[in-house]
Amino acid sequence: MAAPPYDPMVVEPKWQRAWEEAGVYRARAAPGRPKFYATVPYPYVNSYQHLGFGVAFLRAEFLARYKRMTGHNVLMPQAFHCTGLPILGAARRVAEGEPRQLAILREMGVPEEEIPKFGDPLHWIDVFPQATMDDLKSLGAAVDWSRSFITTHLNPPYDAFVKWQFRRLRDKGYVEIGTHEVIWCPRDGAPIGDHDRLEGEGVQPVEFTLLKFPLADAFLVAATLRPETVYGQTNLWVDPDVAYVRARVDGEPWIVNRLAAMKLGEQGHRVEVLGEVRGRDLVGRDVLAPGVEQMVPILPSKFLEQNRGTGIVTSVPSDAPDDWMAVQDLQRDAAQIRAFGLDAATIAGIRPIPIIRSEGWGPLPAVEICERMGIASQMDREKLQAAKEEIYRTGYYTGVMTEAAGPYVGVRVEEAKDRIKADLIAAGRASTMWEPAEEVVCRCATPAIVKIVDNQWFLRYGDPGWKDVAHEALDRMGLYPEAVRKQFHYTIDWLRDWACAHHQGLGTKLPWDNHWVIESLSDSTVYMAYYTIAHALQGGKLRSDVPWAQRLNDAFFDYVFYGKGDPAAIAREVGTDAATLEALRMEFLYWYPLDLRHTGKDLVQNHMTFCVFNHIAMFPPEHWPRGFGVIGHVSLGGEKMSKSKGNVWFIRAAVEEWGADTVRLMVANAGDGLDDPRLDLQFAESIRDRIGSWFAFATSPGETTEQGTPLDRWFLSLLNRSVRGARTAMEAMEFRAALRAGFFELQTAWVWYATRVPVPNHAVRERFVETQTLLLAPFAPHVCEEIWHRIGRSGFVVAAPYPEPQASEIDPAAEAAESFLRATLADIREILKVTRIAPKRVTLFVAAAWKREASALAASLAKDGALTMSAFMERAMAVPALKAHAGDLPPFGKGIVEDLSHRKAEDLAEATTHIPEREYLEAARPFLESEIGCTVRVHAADEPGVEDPKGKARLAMPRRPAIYVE
RNA sequence: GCGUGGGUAGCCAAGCCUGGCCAACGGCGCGAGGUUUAGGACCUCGUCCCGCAGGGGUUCCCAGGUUCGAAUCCUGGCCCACGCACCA
Repeated sequence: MAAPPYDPMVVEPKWQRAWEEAGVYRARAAPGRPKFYATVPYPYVNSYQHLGFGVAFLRAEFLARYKRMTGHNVLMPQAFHCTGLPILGAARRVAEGEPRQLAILREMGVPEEEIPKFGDPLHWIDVFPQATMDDLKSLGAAVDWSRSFITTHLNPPYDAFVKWQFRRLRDKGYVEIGTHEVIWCPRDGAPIGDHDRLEGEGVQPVEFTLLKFPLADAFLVAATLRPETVYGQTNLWVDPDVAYVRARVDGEPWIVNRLAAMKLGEQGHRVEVLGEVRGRDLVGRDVLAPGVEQMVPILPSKFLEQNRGTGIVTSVPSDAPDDWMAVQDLQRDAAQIRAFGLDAATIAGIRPIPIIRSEGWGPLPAVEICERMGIASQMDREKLQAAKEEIYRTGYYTGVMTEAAGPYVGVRVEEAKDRIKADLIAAGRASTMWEPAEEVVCRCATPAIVKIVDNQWFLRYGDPGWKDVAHEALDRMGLYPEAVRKQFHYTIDWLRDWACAHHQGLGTKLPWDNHWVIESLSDSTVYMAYYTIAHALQGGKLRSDVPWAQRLNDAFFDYVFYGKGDPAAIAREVGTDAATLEALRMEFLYWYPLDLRHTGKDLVQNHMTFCVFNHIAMFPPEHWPRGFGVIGHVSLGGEKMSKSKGNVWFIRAAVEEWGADTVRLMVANAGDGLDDPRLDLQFAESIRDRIGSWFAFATSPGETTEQGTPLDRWFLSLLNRSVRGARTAMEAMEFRAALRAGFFELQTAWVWYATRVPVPNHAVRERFVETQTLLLAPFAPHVCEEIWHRIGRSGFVVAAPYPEPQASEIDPAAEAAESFLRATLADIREILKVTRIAPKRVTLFVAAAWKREASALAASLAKDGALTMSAFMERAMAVPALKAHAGDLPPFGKGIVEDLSHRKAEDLAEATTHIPEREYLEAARPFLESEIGCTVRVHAADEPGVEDPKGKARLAMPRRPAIYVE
């Protein structure tokens, strides 16, 4: 009677079709009915989606499915994010035939002949949103696809929505124009996005401090990233062979190199180049060094980077290995000293000045590390670079300024750096200049510089008033897990103004300035509101072709989201009818606010927090989000899943290999909270098999009886505990716990029941199958649906009511009795193990009546909180049946008082539940005998005439029968 | 450095908020037995140390402390992971 094995590859698509045809997940407003609205941030669609997104998605979906089963009208939509730079860059790289980009496509399984098409960014947008949709469907996603869409101008109604959003934000003063530093190509005259760089992907601008050294008629200007080291300056370096320029910068005469003069001009300074001055002519003169306030000599060096800074560098041999080496090289080079006419005694007298004390370092870290690494001269560029980094890292975090730093003595480097810089600037002794943090080269092969643009638009997240409300909004939200709350509050405080528009990239143009495109973290903050009306605007297409939805204006959104204006007039303007508008308004009011938004923890510090900020800016408090859920980084086989690590697992590959239900269960089991969820392939294997056997069990009749069994109440009690545990865990989004309570524990209970009972009761088995199927349905909807129909239930299991725990069926007495039996069995086994006796017969002695009576007395005293040894003895001696055992009473009482006096009330009730020990053991005799493999006898310890050669019977305690093994 | 989370038996991982039913749930791995088998899967028992009677000993990163009692509370220390942005 072998049932056909369960085949997910056949069953899963079948139900996916059935659900879609029946529109089970299609959600429309139903005023009066409780609703639940869950979303996951739309994924960026430059690839097939991997399980990182899958995990974030499924966790939200598990809860959404659970809510559907607990009577909610559930909305879970899913859109696709196309805004930004990566698709453009990738398409361009394909068009140019870049091997790495082509390899990425091949690895995704794109056929060779399809690859050229990906040279067009629009092709990516044709392929990946659709593919993601297919992948999610194959996972069994419970999504209302009628509300799906893509972002950017390619989808006009969404484009109009974002424009509306930005106009409103600007009206309310949340958008502001300011200056901003960008990586810039001087030849193209344009910013260089990541995808336009030959070198330097991800590199950001950094700010140098420019130190001004007064020299007769001008300032020599040196650039440094370490302004706190000004107190250790011993000299200045120039390259004797470089022609520097004299320039008027903001009215001051400066000497810098030619490139620096150009850069300063791009950074908001007025620069006029007046003439040249050779480095050689500067060497040997003395200048006043800011900070140390001493005259220091200008000395020659051949290793000054002329593409960075000003080509002039100050020398701090105590903390800069380069400088220490250069000083020593010069000190050893008498010819050089003569050639430049330098004063030998001055050169020889240069000594590093200790200025920073840091952990694990002596007073002169540069000297120390050069010795340790065996660096011999300034020619040793590679080692010097490593040395510099090592010193800087520890110095920055742990360093403290010494007495040499005058007013800054005792200040931590991290803080001194900014203070010294600011003070020098305030005193007119310094200025600033931006450079890319590392070398950046434009596609046109030109090295990049930093330009300060003065018309950058910002969202004012740095605004204290806005932050205050954001904190407030957050405090009203439910967070899963609660532990992320601090992280969110911290992020709100830490956030500064955000450059919300770019020169390039796909997206929506800034409505009041179409040179700018709204960047991708800014066009995605309140679109959950758009979902509520998207079904009408999109017409079922990712790129809307609904005629009237191509012409949406602000009045339309003002009405739908704010209820402002006259629907009839607006409808006329837009080209639809008032009823449609009113219906959309109703959808919005019904679904909003959002109940849950769920994502990986990496979005906490940007997207999720932006979402809060923008909601409070755009909507009244009743429409602010109600709940956020966060999960850690997914790892597979102990390694983080990320594209850079190369261990991505695409959803499609996972489903193909394991089937949707197994993947879903693997995700549910991967772990909750902020810990990184781990996808465990061993678990996948075992759960796949368990699904198969569960299916076989559930769909086969099995041998049952109409007769009640002694274990029925026990099993139903545990079943209800499972239900209760599963519900609690589901509500808390603790899916691993839910799976345990709702599946593993229930299964274990059944196995015990089936072992204890010769033939299971029919109704109990049916109850088990039905309950188990329902509890499992949010995780493994396909197999559950198949079972549901095979056992003759109607409707879809995915929309059936989730089981309710029946308090009346929870039976502590039945549980206590069975625990007693199991403990007894464990004791017998323990004895057999220790004694290594092959048992011929086991005799169990249940405690004598007086002991049971005494322990009941103790229990009742304990319940009143009055259990002490003396109280117990006093009361016991008043009972004739106990007084008769006056001699045995004290030692017995001592143990029992000890045990009961510290218990909590609820535990006490359980520990003192009456168990008919003798009858229970007697009834379980056949079971015990088959477990132990010999005959078992049950007696009472005070039963006369029972043979007890070892005198075991008197050891019997209530709940702890004496055991005699032969 | 700042912020957050965490360190539990061979591994993964509950418990910690609300101290005592905790030698500490569960899973994997490992060992023994059963059943079936081509392989596998499944079931039962065991898996810190000692113990020929259900017991004892020593444990929950380290060191102190509070308490009749601590994996759980407090103090200090060590270690690990993630984030530190204008980018999806």
